[in-house]
Amino acid sequence: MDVSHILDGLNDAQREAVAAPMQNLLVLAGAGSGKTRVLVHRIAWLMETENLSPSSIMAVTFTNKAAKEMRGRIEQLLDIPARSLWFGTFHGIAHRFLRAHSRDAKLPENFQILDSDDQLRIVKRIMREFNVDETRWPPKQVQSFINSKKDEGIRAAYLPPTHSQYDHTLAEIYKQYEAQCQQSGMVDFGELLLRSHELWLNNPALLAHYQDRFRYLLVDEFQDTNTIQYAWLRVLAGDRIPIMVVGDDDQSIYGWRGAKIENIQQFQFDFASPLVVKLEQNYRSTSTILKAANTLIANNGDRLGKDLWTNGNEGEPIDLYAAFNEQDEANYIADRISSWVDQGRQRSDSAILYRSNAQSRVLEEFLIRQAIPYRIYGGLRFYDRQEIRNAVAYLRLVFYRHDDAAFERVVNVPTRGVGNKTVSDLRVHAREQSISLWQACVERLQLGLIKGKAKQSLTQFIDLIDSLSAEQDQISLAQLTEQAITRSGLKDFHANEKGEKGQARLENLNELLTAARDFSVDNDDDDEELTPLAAFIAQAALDAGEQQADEHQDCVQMMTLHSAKGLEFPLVLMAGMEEGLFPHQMSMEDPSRLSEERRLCYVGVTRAMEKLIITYAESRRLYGQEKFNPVSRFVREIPADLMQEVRIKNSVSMPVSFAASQSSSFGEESAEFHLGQVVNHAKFGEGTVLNYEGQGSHARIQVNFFDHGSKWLVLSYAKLEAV
DNA sequence: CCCCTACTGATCCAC
DNA sequence: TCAGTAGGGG
Repeated sequence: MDVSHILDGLNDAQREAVAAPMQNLLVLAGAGSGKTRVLVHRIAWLMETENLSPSSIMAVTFTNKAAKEMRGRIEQLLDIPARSLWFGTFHGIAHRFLRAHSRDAKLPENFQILDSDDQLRIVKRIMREFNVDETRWPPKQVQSFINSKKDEGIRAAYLPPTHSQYDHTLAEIYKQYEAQCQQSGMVDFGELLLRSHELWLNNPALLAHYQDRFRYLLVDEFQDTNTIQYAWLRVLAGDRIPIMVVGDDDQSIYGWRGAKIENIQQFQFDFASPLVVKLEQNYRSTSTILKAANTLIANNGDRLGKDLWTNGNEGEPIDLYAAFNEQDEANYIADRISSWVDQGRQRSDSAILYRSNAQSRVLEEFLIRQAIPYRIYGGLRFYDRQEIRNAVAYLRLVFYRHDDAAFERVVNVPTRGVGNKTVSDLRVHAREQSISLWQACVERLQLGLIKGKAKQSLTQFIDLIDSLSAEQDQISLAQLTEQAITRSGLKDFHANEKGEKGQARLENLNELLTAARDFSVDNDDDDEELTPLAAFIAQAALDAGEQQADEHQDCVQMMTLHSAKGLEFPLVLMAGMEEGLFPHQMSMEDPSRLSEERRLCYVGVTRAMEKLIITYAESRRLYGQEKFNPVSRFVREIPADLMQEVRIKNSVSMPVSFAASQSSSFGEESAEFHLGQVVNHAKFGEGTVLNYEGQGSHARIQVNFFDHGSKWLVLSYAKLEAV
């Protein structure tokens, strides 16, 4: 068979990785170096030269989107359906294993996946049950304690002994939480991984079966793996399945959710004699942008080391704009996008990147003012919206009525007169009898322990679920969903909600119907047969859902730096480049967290293909307070000769005091200084003039020093020099 | 049960 | 500053 087409158009490094023998392989793939391409071609290569069947290849990603994209590209390249490839997220694949071996994993056949909202409810309930002080142990913190322990692979029983009452309480809640989840057959995200990890460890025969079955493993974004994911891969691969991991230590930005950058360094020691290939040729950015990125990231120690290069041209210098405040910054950004469009470019080819979501408000305001359409990425996942979760909870009950989390969620949504008292009675009853809330409810109704409105409502509720589940086999998934949201009253509930909110929620429910209609179970060959309903419910838990529909309009893209990872744009504007904001206040002290901030900046810079614009505000209103933060150290780490400072102050958004004083310069005798000017101070170094007040010998001047922040100085003593 | 008010707290977020 | 929420009063 002719396989040359698989190697065509690849550079030497890419080709080395794609055509490597069946062995462990670490591919260090710089930004824009064709990483996905290598993964996809590698799979094609193995299938065609090593005769690997699709079902003997497993490829693991972090997001469903990435998995979907890879699958699509494989199909395109090989021109065959790639159904039987095991492509998916860590969680999705773990879920699949657990489903297939639920008994060995000590789970009920119908075990349910808890999303983080369900999880928080359970934690709260346990804490109330045990009278834990919610101010000392905030439920959210308890939840993240549990999650981080699971991510580290530590069960409650294996927590180190402690004398601290605080830690002890955490451990107790964790223990209770584990017990209750087990009792009601519920599994959270971390548990999916932990449980399937244990499944293999406890069942060597089963593990051996899969080690025979899979001939090659591939992992994308390896720098984002956490402890349990790494352990999971190690156990699965053992010394029998060769594995290829692709990642970039310089783009590791998820340490705060458990990712261990060390994993990529550790790989070479834990997996036998891997071949290491570096992809350093960049096909995305101008050499100016790459040089900036390389110099910036060189400030981090302990890298595996990589230098991006390109055959492309130098391109334009990076623009740096020092705005007076965040309004001026937003206005400038809107201006730049306007002129980009005036040059005949697409708005959708431009992106505004920022460190924190709170920054988007002002930016939006000024984009609206200039009538520039925009689209904000990120925010709430589709399946995380209240109304969607409620609808899915009904489906969950139809599928499996003993799903306590779903039961609790919607017994009284929309409100039907089932109060707190009734529900807590149900809980006690269920607990005492070790039965589900559903059973408890049925029993109490039969025993006549529920009276009045509650009785009527609960009877109707039970009947509704019963009749829906009786119908489920005769009608389509979409019809079932439709029935569930109308007959439960959810639809009317939101229709009657006042304001735009209800409207938006109705639209989302309709969107869910569309999703149900389009949903097809792409069941793979030997997978146990999941009903469409079960598969749909699993998807709702494990998939973020598609972003909003209005993708077609030509919009400026706005997102956080984190969500920009993996994307590219001809024009990139990085806003809010100030100390305290970026690097963020909470990450400035700890060197390892600061390094992560720098990597985040590196990610931002390397998103730009043609033009990069960096802005910062000398004064910024944050949490109701005026902050004067110096320009970000990251900006100063970019070689000055790659940047040009833009110093046209447009007065549109300037506060009155600035605008009024801007025309008249001020100073001792001669008109030496003006707002925005860079000055030098013997002790504090360079800074920009922010403001001034008073006259003659009393005149004071406010300067925002690059290294010392903003200070008020008496002009006659300060001995400032213009720079 | 619902609405209003007072209070809190605040990077980044996939599964 | 402001959004989201807990708790009280109607």
